[in-house]
Formats: sequence, structure tokens, C-alpha cells
Amino acid sequence: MWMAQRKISNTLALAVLGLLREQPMHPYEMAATLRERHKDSSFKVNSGSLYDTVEALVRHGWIEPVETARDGRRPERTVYATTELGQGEFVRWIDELLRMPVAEYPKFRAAVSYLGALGPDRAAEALVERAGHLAQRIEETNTVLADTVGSGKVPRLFMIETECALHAWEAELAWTRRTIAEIRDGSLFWPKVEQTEQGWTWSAPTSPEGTTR
Amino acid sequence: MWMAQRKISNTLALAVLGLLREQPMHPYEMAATLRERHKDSSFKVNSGSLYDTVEALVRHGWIEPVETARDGRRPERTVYATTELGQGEFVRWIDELLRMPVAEYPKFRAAVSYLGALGPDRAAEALVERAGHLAQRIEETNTVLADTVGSGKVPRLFMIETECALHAWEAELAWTRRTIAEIRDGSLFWPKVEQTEQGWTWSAPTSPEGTTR
DNA sequence: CCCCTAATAGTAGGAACCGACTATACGGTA
DNA sequence: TACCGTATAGTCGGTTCCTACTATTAGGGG
Repeated sequence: MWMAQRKISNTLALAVLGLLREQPMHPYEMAATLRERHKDSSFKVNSGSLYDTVEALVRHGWIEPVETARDGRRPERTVYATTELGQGEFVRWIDELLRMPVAEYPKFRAAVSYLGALGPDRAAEALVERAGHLAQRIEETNTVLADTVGSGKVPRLFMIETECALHAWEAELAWTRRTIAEIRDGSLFWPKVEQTEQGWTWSAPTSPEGTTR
Repeated sequence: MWMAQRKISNTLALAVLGLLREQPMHPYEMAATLRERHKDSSFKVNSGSLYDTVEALVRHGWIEPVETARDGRRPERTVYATTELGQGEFVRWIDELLRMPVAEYPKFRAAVSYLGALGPDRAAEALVERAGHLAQRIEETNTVLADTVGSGKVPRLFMIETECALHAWEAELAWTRRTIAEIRDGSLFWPKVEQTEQGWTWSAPTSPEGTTR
């Protein structure tokens, strides 16, 4: 009926193209390399998806098989390399992803949409737990950065997405903590919702700026 | 081969459960209501997915059809309502999503991973464009907040996820601007990668703290 | 030297997801 | 009044994605 509305959308393909810029590889090796370099926190590396993605890239002519070897009686490995076309698209794709922010739908924001459903106490409690996990993740990531970039093993530019993630998590942590505080001191007013014949109404805050002050 | 490893995962189901807490509805009305309330920036409202999701919720017994009406010769509408079970799961699900941060893979971070591939000038240029779009989106969102919560039409708690998103975008904008500055003043060193017989090497920065100072 | 686990490499089947499409009704307008 | 665009309500079919599974080999402890 029609075709290929907009290239390949899974960013795992971006990772594949990036790796094949360095040297030809077989898919399993790609997955292993991505994990080694901690790129698996930026790309969802899933063996099933990986093989599908590689096939899609071949269909589009962005990469091509260069060799199928077999080591003993292990499964046959197909080694792929990029094409000129693939390298061009790689750069164009990165450029486009950087330039245009696209709508994303993080699970956390979905849950925050219905924060009200938990009631103030349970909501605050849940956010406290999240804050703890976030703080821990931030600390772990700082450790990773320290013994890769920090110790000069890897140039900073090669781990720049980790700094980006760190910044995002720190912001989320800050928002979470601020919101906990606002729930606790009552400055985030928690309306009581009631159904009347006219529809839904909610109680208004008793004073203009929050209840307590 | 087996079943239901982990309840329903699409957060659109959360939105459905949230809406049905207020009153029974048919799917089309859910979509319309979500858009009216600006919840479509937290949930990906797609008619295809919506009907699939509703069916899945029925299969799990979280919601149930209560009526199938027909208005003239328009398509038949099936109206759904939540069940006790559904309401319980709704709250438990929100609680879980809030407590445990899960790995997400935003497209931007994937692209940032390969920022190096663009070269410093093009990378900076792309980030500048993104910063512009982000600033605009932030402004628009502020406008939306102003004439919903700001004018007292809607309690702040009901739009809290918008504040959350705003905070995240502001952080991303800040990181983007800082990174642009670092690229421009040379403090984000851009190594030149070369392939030798030993593998890959990259030029080290000429002075301990960045090249220029 | 044998067993067990981890690593190696990939396959297969189904669920989830999404975009395009269908079909009717309604309101304005030329 | 004939036409056109938009709102209503939902269906359909294919791609994408992912979970579980298969099969082999290397390595290490007992």
C-alpha cells in the first residue's frame, strides 16, 4: 500500500552503525562491546531486537554481510560491515535526533499524572523511596565515570552521554525532593474530589497560597 | 507457552483506569478527554493502541463493558467501567512506577552517545537548534500552565506532571547550553581517532585541563 | 577426568504497537 | 442544495519488539 515512512526508528541501529565504523563485527560481538563500554544504558540491547535490527539495516543497504565464519561447531557467525550509504545516514540521523526534540513518554511522568490517586502520605512515601534509588544510581554512575574518564582510560567525549544522563537524573531527584517537601508542608494542595449532579467539583485551598504558612 | 509475565505495561492503560474512575466511557471519549486535559503529552494516545489496551484491560478483568449503544448509524460504541480489581491495581501500579526508577532510552541520549561523529562545529550547531526548540516548548508549556492552573480553572495537583516535564526540559536545556559553550571554548576536548596495528588510539588533550584556556 | 556453570551465538513465536483506512453525521458556505 | 471539511467511532494489517528457548564450547572445582 505504501512504504518505509521514515527509515529505521530503533536507535539500536544507531549503535550498530557506530560500532561498524570501527571494524566489521558479528551481532553478538556488538552486544558484548556495547555492554563493555557501558553503552547499554543508552541503548536497549536485546538479542532478539539486535538481530532484527541488523537485518533491517541490511535491507536498507546501510550495512552488508562480509563473511560468514564458523568456529568449531558453534553457531555460524555472520560478520557485517558498513556501507558508504550507511555512514552517511548515520551522521544525518544523529544530526536530526540532536536538532529536533521528540515527544517521549517516560513511565515516571505517567505515574506522576495520577499522583493524586495515592493520597498525600502514600505519595510522599513513594517519592522518598524513588529519591533513594535515584541517589544511588547517581552515585554508581559517578563511580563509573571516575574509573573510565576520570582515570584517563577513555576520552570524556566518548562518555558524554553519561554526563547527560547524570544531569537528567539529578534534575529528577531535585524535583522529587522538592515535591516531597511541598506535600509535607501542605503547599501542594490536595483537593478532595466530589461528584455532584453538575459533574465533578473539588475543594479549593483555604488560603490563597496553600493551606499552611 | 506461558502467560502474563508482568501485568500490562503500556501506560496508556493507566490513563484509561484513571478516566474510568470518574465515570464510564467509550474509548473515543477517553481519547478526546485526554487531549482536552493536555494528558496527551504524558500518554501516547493512539487510536489503535487505545482499543488494544482496552481489550487487554477487559481480559485482565480490570475494566468491563457496561453498555453498547448506537447513535443513528454511527459505529457502535462500547462503554466501559472499572472493576474493584481494576481500581486496586491502578493504585498499586502508580505506587510501583513512582517508587522504582526504570531504565529508559530517550532518543536524545542515543544521539549524544555519538556526538563525536559530527565533529565539533556541526555538533554545536545542532545543539543550538535543539536549545531553540526546547526553549520554545518550555514557553508554550508555561502558557498552558498559566491558563489552567494559573487562572484557577484546575487544581495544581491535576497538572503536576506538567511541572515535572517542565523541570526535566529545563535541565536538558541547561545541559545543552553548557555543552555548546564547552565545545566552543575547547574545554570539551575532541580527540582525533586513528587506527594502528594495535587497535584504536586517540590524541590526548595537549594540556591537562582542555586545550585552550 | 567429569560435571557444572558461564559464555558464545543465534532462533522462533507471539504480543504489542502503530499508521492508514472506513464510514457516517453534521455544520457552514458558495 | 450540493459540496466540503471536520468530528465521531472504530477496524485492520503489517512491522517491531521482546521473551524464552536451543545448542555448543571453554573453564574451573572437586
